[in-house]
Amino acid sequence: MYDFKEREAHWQDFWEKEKIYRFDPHSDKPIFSIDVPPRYASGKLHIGHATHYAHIDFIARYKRMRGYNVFYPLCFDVNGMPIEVNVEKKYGIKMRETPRQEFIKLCEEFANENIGEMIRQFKILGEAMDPTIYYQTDAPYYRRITQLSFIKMFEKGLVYKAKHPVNWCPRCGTAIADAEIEYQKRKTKLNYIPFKVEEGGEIVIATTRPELLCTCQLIAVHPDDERYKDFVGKHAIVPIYGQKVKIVADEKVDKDFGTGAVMICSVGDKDDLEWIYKYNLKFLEGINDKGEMTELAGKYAGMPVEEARKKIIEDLAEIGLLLKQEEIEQNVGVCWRCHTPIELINKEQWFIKIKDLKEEIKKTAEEIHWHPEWMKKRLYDWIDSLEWDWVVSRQRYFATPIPIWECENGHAFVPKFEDLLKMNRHVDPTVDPPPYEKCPICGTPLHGTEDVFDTWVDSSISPLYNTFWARDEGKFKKLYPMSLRPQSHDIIRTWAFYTILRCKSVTGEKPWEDIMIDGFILAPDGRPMHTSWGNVVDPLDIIDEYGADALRFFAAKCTPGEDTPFRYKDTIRGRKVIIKLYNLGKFVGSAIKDGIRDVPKEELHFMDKWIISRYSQTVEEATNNMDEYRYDKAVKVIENFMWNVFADHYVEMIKHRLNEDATKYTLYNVFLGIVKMFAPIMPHITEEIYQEHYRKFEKEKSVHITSWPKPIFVDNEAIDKGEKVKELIAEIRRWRNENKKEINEIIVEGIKEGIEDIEGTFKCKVSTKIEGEVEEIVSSLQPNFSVIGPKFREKAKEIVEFIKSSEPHELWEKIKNGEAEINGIKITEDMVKVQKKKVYRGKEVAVLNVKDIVALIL
RNA sequence: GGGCCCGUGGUCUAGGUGGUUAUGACGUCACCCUGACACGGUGGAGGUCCCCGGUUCGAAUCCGGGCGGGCCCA
Repeated sequence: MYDFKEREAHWQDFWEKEKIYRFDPHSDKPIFSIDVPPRYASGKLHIGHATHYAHIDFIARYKRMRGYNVFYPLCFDVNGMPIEVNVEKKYGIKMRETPRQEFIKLCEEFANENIGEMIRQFKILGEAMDPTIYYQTDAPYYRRITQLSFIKMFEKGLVYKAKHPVNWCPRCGTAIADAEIEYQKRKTKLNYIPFKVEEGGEIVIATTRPELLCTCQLIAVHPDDERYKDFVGKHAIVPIYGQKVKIVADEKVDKDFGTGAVMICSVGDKDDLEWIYKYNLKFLEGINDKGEMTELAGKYAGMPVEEARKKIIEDLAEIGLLLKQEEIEQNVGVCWRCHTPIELINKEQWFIKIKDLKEEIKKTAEEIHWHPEWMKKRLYDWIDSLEWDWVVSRQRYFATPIPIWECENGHAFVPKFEDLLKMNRHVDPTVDPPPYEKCPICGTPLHGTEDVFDTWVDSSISPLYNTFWARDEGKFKKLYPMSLRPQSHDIIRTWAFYTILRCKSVTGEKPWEDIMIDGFILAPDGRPMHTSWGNVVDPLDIIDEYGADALRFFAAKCTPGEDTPFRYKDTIRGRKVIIKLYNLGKFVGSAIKDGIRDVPKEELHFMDKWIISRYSQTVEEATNNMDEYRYDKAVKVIENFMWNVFADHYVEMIKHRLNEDATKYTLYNVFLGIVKMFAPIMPHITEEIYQEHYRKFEKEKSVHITSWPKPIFVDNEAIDKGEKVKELIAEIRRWRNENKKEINEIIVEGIKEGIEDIEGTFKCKVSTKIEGEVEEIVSSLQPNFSVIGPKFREKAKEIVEFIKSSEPHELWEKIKNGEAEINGIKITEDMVKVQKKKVYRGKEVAVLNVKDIVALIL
């Protein structure tokens, strides 16, 4: 019995010890380089990660077997807020109350502890990453490349500083990217507040954010809204604060929401922002970066937003200006990390220009092969919807420092590219001296920025890091662009987009040839996994119960790009496949234990040629699918061949001639090919079989450094006729099973090949000639739609009806004589499917029909 | 609200350039320990291919609309 727990661990140690997975920088082999997603170093592996990394591993192992020098780095993403938040939690400290360098040190320690565990998890998944081409994004060697590539863009004038509304998390005290906002459904109150109209009357607005009354600058209604026709162009007085604001008509207003009249503030959300630009309003800051109301809010100044809202509602109610409150559900943008509602705040930030580069990025994306193809559209939609440049600064500690020094007059400087290149580490402007003693322009002192980069700035240069950009021109030329970026679809707008942007901008070329986009793994119930829903599946539990190969088998069954619920049944099936392979290995192994000799095609039995041809077709199909990153289709083809063709048929029919050279030769080669094709998907069981039964004859020390199988030959005649023999044997077996009768003799008509294997399978006499009279009766005649349909089109129906309603035997006789016709249309043999019965030696015998073969069972 | 994807027996899924009886897995029932495998073999039961409309001799497949789910975005 195959003890997967013990064996998987055994082979994992073996691979590690034997250094099976290595990129050889000196090799002449073609390179296949994978821009592996650096695993984020904050938490434990979940089933989605396990599946995605399995998919990448399939490709890496496959390409190695195809003769590529595979670049498959082990790497970790180690920057940013999640780790900071974890450290705050772990030590019960606050980042801003801890000395900067001390806090960074704690983050590094925390991450490194996690990395050890994550490397162990990759190992037990059977991942084949090369630990000698390792990186982590917080290391000085990596941060230096982040900074160098930024400097390139800075020198090109793509970096600027501006006061601009940014998404701001008041709790974390930092700007966050659009990509870092999550949307949550929350219940909130819609408040109905009357505004006096200066010219007479009153207009009631509905708002969820009455605390922003202080920054209200405009009232908008829909131009077609009859209720407010007379108010447009007039002025309303803002309650409590008393400022006078104009009432305008704007098509963007939703008539049916609230009262159909909205107040425009600066800045409640992005819609407000649009209006601010459109109507040239001022950026009034009602909320500060701590999430508190500013002086503008008058008596509410200093209060946190939520508190101010509560207070102002109370006050409005007291003076009779709260007409109504209505509970509504709202999508609130929250910080992805701490789930605090984000605010738009006007802040000085560093930006990278991207709006001007839209078309160029699209053009570059066009040069990359997308798998699946339609994922490209998601990138395009994202690019088309971009309205802001990329805010790259973050007011945090644990990330790559922005290498900028500024003088009192706002002149900004970065280190010279060559100087930083020579340094062998990154610079930290909070520690390192400025690149110039004082501002070369105005002579005032230079101060290093305290801002750090958005972590996408780090991860979006992974292809530059991997290919030795700026460090080794020779290696860079060889390695860039990389062969493949594998990633999931949720980060197309971030990781894929920013990587194309950065790499194209710095090198002038696309970062990769191919991109493979993965779907999400959902819970078994088809919903996303949530701890609170109790539907989380832990991959370590799965590995413990079914083994890594079984989990990988599930991974192989996921259609690329699609979201897939986790399926226990696939791991159960995976385990069965493993056991099947193991047992087949025992069987084949015992047959070939003394070795084989090369048997020329002429000496092979007919059914040997058949299985070799079918095998060769399978190899071809599996290869094509793997080349297209369709491991799901490949594994289906391989599995079907292994189980339903090789094991169920070939192996059964050759048991009577196990000691023949032709049999041994065929078993040896076909099964070895099967094992090799399964190797990328299920590396442990295939290694087990290889080592146990093949290693003594084959030169490579591991199945994973053998070469991917090639087709041996495809003999179409052997396939056609062999399939018939196979079907016939299956049919006879079925018949015997159902009827539970002894078979004395089989008479086969219509085929002469493979007779010895039919005899061997049923241990009875098989003759190919019927002696004496056999009466043939056609028992069933069915219309052949695929012939009738296209030929007769609208007349097809009556022909079908005619065939169905005719007596089969009589009609068949007429067809054979060319006499069958309906309304002038002659019915020919190809238009019907025939089933016959035979009477032999005076009694009806069991007759099995397989295509044009008839077998009599005596 | 927008973009993309998906909706197939009890469960999950393949296919989908239109053509006989719709693929496979898991589960289930019956029979069978046939010379590696009972974690196996053979067979059975189980389907309005989400709904409505259109194109067509013919639609799971193409078109339009709707409903439901996922991801991303507003």
